[in-house]
Amino acid sequence: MKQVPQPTDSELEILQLLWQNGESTVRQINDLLNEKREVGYTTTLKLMQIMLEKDLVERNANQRTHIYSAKVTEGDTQKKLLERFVDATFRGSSLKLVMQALGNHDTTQEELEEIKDLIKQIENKKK
Amino acid sequence: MKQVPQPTDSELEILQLLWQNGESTVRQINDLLNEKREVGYTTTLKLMQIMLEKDLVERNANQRTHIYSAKVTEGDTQKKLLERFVDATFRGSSLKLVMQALGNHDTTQEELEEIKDLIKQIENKKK
DNA sequence: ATTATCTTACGAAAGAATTCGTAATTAAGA
DNA sequence: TCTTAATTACGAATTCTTTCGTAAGATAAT
Repeated sequence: MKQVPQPTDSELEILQLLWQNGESTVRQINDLLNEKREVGYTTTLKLMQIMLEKDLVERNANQRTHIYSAKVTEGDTQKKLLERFVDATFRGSSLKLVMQALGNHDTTQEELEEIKDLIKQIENKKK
Repeated sequence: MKQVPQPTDSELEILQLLWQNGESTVRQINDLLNEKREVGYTTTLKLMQIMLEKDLVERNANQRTHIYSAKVTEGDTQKKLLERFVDATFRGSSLKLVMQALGNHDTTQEELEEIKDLIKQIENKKK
């Protein structure tokens, strides 16, 4: 069971689109990317081929036009990336990260409620 | 007022050491880095020279052995890096990030209290 | 059928980040 | 003084990521 390498920035961008839209062709992904910035078609193609080798995506190659889908889940990927980020940026302190995240942007009351609920859940599990 | 570029991974590693230990020589930083992995002295030196050009650090060059210190604060840097990370990994949702961070690792009761306090503060400000 | 368009595969260029080798200078030690 | 060790400066090699050009094959259009 070989563990999956973490995606690079460009790869993550493509994964996001696959997570949001489900299985897609290179053309579809490339079109979506081009809504934000100009990206050549073969650039996107190449990236997705690399992601295939890395096992980040899989594809159905029955048709001439291959259909790609994410092979890693959004949650797993976020979890791993978050871990690395906390280590590098907050020296491993998730607390600092959370405080910084809550402090910075304006959190809505609904969001605060969600967080309070989660905290309650965690506290209950402790007992 | 030129805005400071974000540090790369290696640069961030050095900044962390400067934030923790205060002003330091290249030798001191390099020794600390080598506690974790092997890094050549000139590699560290070069990085710190690049960071000087980027205005991430400053140095006192009165003595032959220069003394470096961080020119950017830990909080500012964390804030900016966090913003980019949330955008790329959580599509801009700080809430998802916080939930993931709280859910993943085992948060202590003290930490939960701190977070609850912060939430109360935010809620009070809203009124 | 012939031409034009689309898709894949793939190597390689371009760019960015990291690592290192070497030379020059200064300080320290014998 | 003479040699050894430490430090800086700097270019270049290396490695990783991203971008692109080209060729070949498949499909679609005329």
